Parts: sequence; C-alpha cells; structure tokens
Amino acid sequence: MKQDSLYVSTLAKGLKILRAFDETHVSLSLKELQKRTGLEKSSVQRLAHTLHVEGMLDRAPDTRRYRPSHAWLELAYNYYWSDPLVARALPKLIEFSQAKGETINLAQISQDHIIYSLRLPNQRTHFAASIVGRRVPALITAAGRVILSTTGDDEIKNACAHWPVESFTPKTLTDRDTIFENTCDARDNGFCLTRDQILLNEISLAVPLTGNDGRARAALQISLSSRTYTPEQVVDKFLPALLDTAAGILG
Amino acid sequence: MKQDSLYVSTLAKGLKILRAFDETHVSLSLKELQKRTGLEKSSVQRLAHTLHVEGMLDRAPDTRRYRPSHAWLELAYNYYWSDPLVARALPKLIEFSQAKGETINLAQISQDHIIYSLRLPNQRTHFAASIVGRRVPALITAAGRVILSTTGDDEIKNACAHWPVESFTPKTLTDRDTIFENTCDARDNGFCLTRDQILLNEISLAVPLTGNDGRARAALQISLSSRTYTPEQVVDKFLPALLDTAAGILG
DNA sequence: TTGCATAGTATCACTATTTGATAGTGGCGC
DNA sequence: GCGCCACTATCAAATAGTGATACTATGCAA
Repeated sequence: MKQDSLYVSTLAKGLKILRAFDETHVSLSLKELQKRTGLEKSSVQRLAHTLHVEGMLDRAPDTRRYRPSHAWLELAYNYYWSDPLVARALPKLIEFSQAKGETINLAQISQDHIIYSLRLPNQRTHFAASIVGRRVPALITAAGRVILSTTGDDEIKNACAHWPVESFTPKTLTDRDTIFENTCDARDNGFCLTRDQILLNEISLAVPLTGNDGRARAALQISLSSRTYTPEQVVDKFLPALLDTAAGILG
Repeated sequence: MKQDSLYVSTLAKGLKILRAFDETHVSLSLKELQKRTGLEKSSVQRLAHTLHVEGMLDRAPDTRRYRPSHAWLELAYNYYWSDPLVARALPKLIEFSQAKGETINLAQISQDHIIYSLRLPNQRTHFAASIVGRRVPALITAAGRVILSTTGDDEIKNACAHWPVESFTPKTLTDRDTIFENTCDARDNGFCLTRDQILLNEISLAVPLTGNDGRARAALQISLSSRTYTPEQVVDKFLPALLDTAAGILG
C-alpha cells in the first residue's frame, strides 16, 4: 500500500466511504462516516460530497444523511453482463425454480468466501437470503465446501485449516476437522449437504459447476426447510434435478 | 465541477473507470480504458491498479484485461438493505411471481429514468430483462409513465416535453404528444399498459406504488407476451392481482 | 425564548500527492 | 528474429488534496 507508487490513496479513501454502508448502516451522517472510516472530517466531507455529485450517494435533504444510490444497482447490472457464467446459468435457474418452487442460488467462490450472484427465492426465503451479493465464509456453506472439494487434496487441507469460519447459528459447525471430513465426503459424493449452518431449520444442498480443468469456481445450491424434509428426502427428491440443471449449464 | 472547492477530482476519475464498463464493454484493457474515459495513460494505469488492489476490479493474468469484480454485487447487496421499499416489496413480488408464473418487476424513478430494482423473471424473459439495475428512459416505459402520472399536471407536461426518449424497437413510441396522452390516461385509470416499447411482442402493465403524499416513486410492472394475450386479456387477468400486490406492499 | 452542544459548511496556506513525460520491458504477429 | 504495440516503471514539477480553523445551522434543554 504505502510503498506502492501506483497506488492512488485518494481513490481508496473514496471507496472506503462506499464500503462504510452495510446491513446495519443503511444511512450515515458525516460524523458517522468519519467514525466508521477513520478518515479526517474534511476528507469525509469532500469525498462524500464528490460521491454525491457523481451520483454514487443520495442525500436526504432534511436529515443530511447519505445513502447508497441507485447507481449501486447499475454496477451490479454491468457486473452481470461481464460474467459469462451468469448468462448461461440464469435461464436454467429460472427453469428449476419454476419447476420445483424452491429457492435456488448460484454461488461463486471469491477468495475464501462465497458470494451469491443469482438468487431465485421462494416465499419462505428470508430477506438476507433473497438478495444477491451476500458474502459468507466458504467453509460454513455447502456451496463453498463443494467448490473446495473439486480442488487438490493439499488445497482442501490448507483451506480447512486457515480459511475463516464464523458462527451464524448456535449449530454452525466451526470444528475444522469435521469441516474437512465433510468436504472430503463432498468430493466423493459430488454434492454437499449441510443443516442449520446459516439459518436454523435450513437444509442446504449444493453441487459444483465444474470447469474444463475439473475445478469448480461456482456451485448451485438450494435451500429447504428441515420442517418439511429430512436430509435424505432432500437428496432423493432434488439431487437429480439439481445435477441436471448443473449439467445443462455446463453443457 | 471546476469551481467546486469540495470536489475531489481524483475520486471522480476513479468512478469514471468503473463506469467505463457496460453491456458491450464487459472487459477492458488499459488502452481501451484510456480511450473510453479520456484520461491520461498514466492516470488510467494508477487508478485501475488501485481499483484492482482494493478489490473493485479483477484482472485476467493472461490477457491483463480488467473486469468488474464480485464487489460490484456486494454494493448491490448493501443498497438493498438501505432501501426500505425493497424489503417490503420483495415478499409480495415473490408471492405474485409464484402464483401467476409471470415476470414481475419493481421499478423506481431515478431522475428521468426508471431503474429496475427487483426482478422475478420467468422462463421466457430475456437476459437484459432478468437482471436488476437496468436503467431505461422513464417515458418509454409503462412504469415510468404511471409513476409520472401521479405527479402534478405541470410536471407531467414538462416531463413529456423534456425527458429523454430512445427507440428500443421499431415500434417504440417517441411522439411526445402521444406519450402525454397515454400518461394522462394512466392518471385516470390508475394503471398503464404499453406494447412493443422495449421489446417486440411484449406487453407491459404497470401500477403505481403511491406514497403518503399521493405521489409514486415506484411502480410494479409485469411483462407478458402479445402472442399469448391481448392487451384486454392482460388487464382482465392480471390487473386485479397486481393492484392487490401493490396494496399489500403499501398497507 | 435563550443558550449550549453538536453537526455540518466554508476557507486557505502548505505540502504531500498526483501528474504526465519519458524510458524500459515484454509479448505477439509477421 | 524483427518491429510494433501495450503494459510497466520512474521521477521532477506543480497541481490538487489535506487538515486546521473558523463559521453557521440545527436541535435540545431549561
């Protein structure tokens, strides 16, 4: 950062302002931006002003608080055009969603997290699981494990030892040995099933979208309620269709 | 811009890099970025480098071309949390989508354009109409007109005279008088129906999501094929449910 | 209403940072 | 193997961002 002569720190500070907004900080005053970014008061003022002028931040005239603008959705739109997998996967996901009436997602690996890039939610899906762009530590998700399982044995071992884990529910599995075993099972089975990891009473089933080199960079994942199905029923009832959908995307 | 002492031009240049990517420019080399932004070669190099280091741009090691990164989806995620209308609308849209099996969208006004902030596509929906964040001139859409129709008469007149129009199909209506009439009809009817405006053989039906002040900032819109339905059938078959969905969101 | 505290706005001299010219490197097609 | 073009790296010059400070507006309490 410091000794990088090509690094433009002013731009980085501007991005820091954008990233100050999250689930629990949906609008921010100048003071709050200052606190959350650690930048100088004047800098925050000028950077936020610039982002506002450039249409990246909206501002409520009464409260003077800044908010994310519609431009944030436009960026997503342009991301979608840039990702060839999205274009191939989307029609197949829609097909699956309408045929089965169940939530289906496209998850992509992004360093040691997975990011949901397409989501076709059904009525029972809660908000955070309905909207694209959510990042979750790869190791605690079925999608992350099944993607990981397609890489080399050393990489699996290394990832299970070092990638971050985080508890979302009391039942979130944070024991790295168990995660490793489960990932190896995924490698052998070609799918991964988890329970209660992100949300209680949620069963998650994922299959890899394997590239030409045999390594997956993405996965298809469905969410079901454990009140409705047992894990075995989920596998029986949905795995074949999920594999078909994956094959359709890759074919 | 120039005589704005609070304006940080370096940040603005960085944003210009981000906005150089669109439907037809899904990945860009340094040279192309230079051309599209009009910035200096060195500036582009440093700004793009910074965006890469900060995770806003990916780079293919072989071709050295820059691409939008997953971070663009994360921004959308955080936008969604910041928009209270989205949270209220999403479950209702899902309900409608699953009940009717037809494409339904949430469109919001954004200056003189509308932006699709939620989309629940069905199988027949083409790619550009399936992904969120698309911006379209408000006047050529049913959603834009029905939102406009809830504002004052002067504003309607002014908007129909000055807001941009753009032809998407040979049948896109660009005659401002006809657009004005259609918007007045929308005001009287409480809904707006268009044909072949964005896509041939597409019927679009929109109803406003009216705020406390009687003015709409958003609309619900559905798309149907004119090969399957006549405009009259669309109104008969879908308008009541669409109005119910809108009422559910506002209630 | 008055007064106080807090948040937002505006100004400006200083200098750190960006700039843009230039030179160096690597890759690809001919 | 040669030459072209794109990308990378360097550095002196000066522009443009900084941060301290002062000013104004807002909201809350007495």
